[in-house]
Amino acid sequence: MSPPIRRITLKDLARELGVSTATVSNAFNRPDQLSPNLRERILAEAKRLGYRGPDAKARSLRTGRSRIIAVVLAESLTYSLNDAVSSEFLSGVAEVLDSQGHTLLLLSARQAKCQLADAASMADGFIVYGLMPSEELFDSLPLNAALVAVDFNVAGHPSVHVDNEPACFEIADRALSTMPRQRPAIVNLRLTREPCNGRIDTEHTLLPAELTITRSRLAGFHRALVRHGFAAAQVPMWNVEENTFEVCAPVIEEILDLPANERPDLLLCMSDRIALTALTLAESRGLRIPEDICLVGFDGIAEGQYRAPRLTTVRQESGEKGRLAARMILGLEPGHSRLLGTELILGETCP
Amino acid sequence: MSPPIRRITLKDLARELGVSTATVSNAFNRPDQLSPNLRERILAEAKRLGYRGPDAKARSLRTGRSRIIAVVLAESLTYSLNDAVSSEFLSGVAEVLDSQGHTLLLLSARQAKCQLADAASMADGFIVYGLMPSEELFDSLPLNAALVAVDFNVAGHPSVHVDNEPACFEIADRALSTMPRQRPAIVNLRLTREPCNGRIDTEHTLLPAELTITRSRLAGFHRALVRHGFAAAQVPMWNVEENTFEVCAPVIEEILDLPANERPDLLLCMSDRIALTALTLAESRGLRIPEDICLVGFDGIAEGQYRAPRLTTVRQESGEKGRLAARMILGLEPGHSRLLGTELILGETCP
DNA sequence: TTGTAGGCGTTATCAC
DNA sequence: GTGATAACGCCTACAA
Repeated sequence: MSPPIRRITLKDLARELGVSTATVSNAFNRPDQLSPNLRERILAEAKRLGYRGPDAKARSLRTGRSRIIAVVLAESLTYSLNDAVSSEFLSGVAEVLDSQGHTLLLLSARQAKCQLADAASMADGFIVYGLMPSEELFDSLPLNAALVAVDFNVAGHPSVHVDNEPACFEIADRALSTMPRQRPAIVNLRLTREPCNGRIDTEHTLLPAELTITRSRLAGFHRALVRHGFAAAQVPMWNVEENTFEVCAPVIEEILDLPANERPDLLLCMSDRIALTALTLAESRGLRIPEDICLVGFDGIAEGQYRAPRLTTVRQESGEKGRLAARMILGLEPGHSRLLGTELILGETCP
Repeated sequence: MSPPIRRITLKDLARELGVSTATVSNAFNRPDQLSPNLRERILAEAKRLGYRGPDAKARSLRTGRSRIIAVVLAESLTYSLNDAVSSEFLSGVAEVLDSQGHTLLLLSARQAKCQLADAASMADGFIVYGLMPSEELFDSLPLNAALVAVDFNVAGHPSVHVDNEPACFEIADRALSTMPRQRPAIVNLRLTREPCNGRIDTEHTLLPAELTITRSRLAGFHRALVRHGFAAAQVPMWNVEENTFEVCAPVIEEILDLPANERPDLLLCMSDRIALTALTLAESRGLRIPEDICLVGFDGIAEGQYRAPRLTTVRQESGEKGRLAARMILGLEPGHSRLLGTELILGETCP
């Protein structure tokens, strides 16, 4: 007579039907293990009683699997969800997980450690994206966790990369070939050990190459510059701390507002966001593009192509990166590291 | 002597230390329930043995809560993660969940039903976004689930809305006032019952107002048009099935390629994505903006403001919408429906 | 302050 | 083809 506040369970259902819990469980999970008749009867009764099928929490405890894959993002969720590149990556991951009956749990390496640890013990596997790996983080992951690293390496786990160095070499080489320039400059993304949103000088130490892809991009730029007779160390560099218009703009302004004879006439940017910011601000200053200043980016985001002039850039298939990482974590793909290609896009910002 | 493949558990730890499991549990969950000394000893031993703290799966079964909030998106994850408006919404949700020690599970109403049901029994609560509610969907959610609806209504649950009708009235009224126009037209987003990517004629039936916010937006446009002497029914409408450049472009081309004397000189667009597509395509045809054609959008996405000419549009605070929904689902906010304001942004596409 | 024991809702392994 | 039963790992009255 007591009002059943409690959710109905598999056991209730079994009792109601006068069968064992095992049979009910089988009705849901292994149709071949019982007669169609009985199964039908069970499913019907379940519907009648409002039983929604086995509880995921209990099932995951019992089976050890949750069908949840966690993506651990280096940046904050807020940033990652608004950034075109990581959004596309996530969308690739989601696409595959989805089609394989898994769901996506979003985590950020910036989160409280305990939260990470918690979520960690729920997930069946981890895709870690763009992270400079900190010991701490890996401590909170299960030891033998399935893990795929994207855009960096973790010993003992496969990773997915893009050919940053050759791509940057190619685009810079191209830029320097077709339109001879006097004053190239580089705008980096998160390259210094200590935060620096502005000009990089000799005081700054750079992050080591193992920790960030931006070192590879820089290496590609430098190789091209050297090939065209520049001393790499002489080419001025600016650093941007976050790949957003707001953070980027002051740095770009600092560059564009240099006296005309010092102002760079070619900006090798490590991201489209940076290049687009430069484009917007250059246009608003009445600079002609590409005559007064050439711009090249990296990423190939849509925003750079759906405008005039279109950005000259390198397209990386972020979506494919996500799909690949997801297939790897699900074991649909051999578990060895992979290197994805890129494609040069010739826009009008650097013909 | 058997190699302990098994993960170490709380019980193992207790045995190892010669204390009870309750004490170990308390060491992790209620520090005040045992002496600092003992707690210290337990934590140290845990670290030594590589115990990562209570297993989330078991804990969630026992306590009934998982600290996971699911966001159910009307569109596919792929679309939602690439769309500026929903990304910003998600980022608002994530921000709050994050700060409250919860994590975000991403679901799509387009997913297989069983998947949804599964994930449903994991989550502590649901934020359902932009959904035209289908019975089916709600069937797979727990009966008494905590649920917040965003951009539509669900009986018995609070919702978060934006003042679509007044906002659309205001921007259309403004557009019609400052620059008298002969041939206004409306470009809708997902407004017809049957898919239609092109001109809407009298054959088409529209979705009912309960199911979609686009009906409210249309009502606002119509009210302004009527006020300026147009017969609402005479104003031509085109429909766009998905808020992406690719899907949008052919419709816009159809409009722009009309003979000059039939071509609309004012496009009231239901989203910035639509308006930006129109802007790009109009520019590439050499049309002058706003002289030849005025454009207004809706949303206020960054992309529309970081360019020249800037979009005239209505800003809705998608991020705030997400934050609010998240606070409501966590009980940090009174559980009644809320209506958020919007802000008119005067850009150059319609002065 | 600490220990005991029951149970959260399933699924897997056996028997029958 | 079906039914007992023992885990899965943890939390929490309650008793000591």
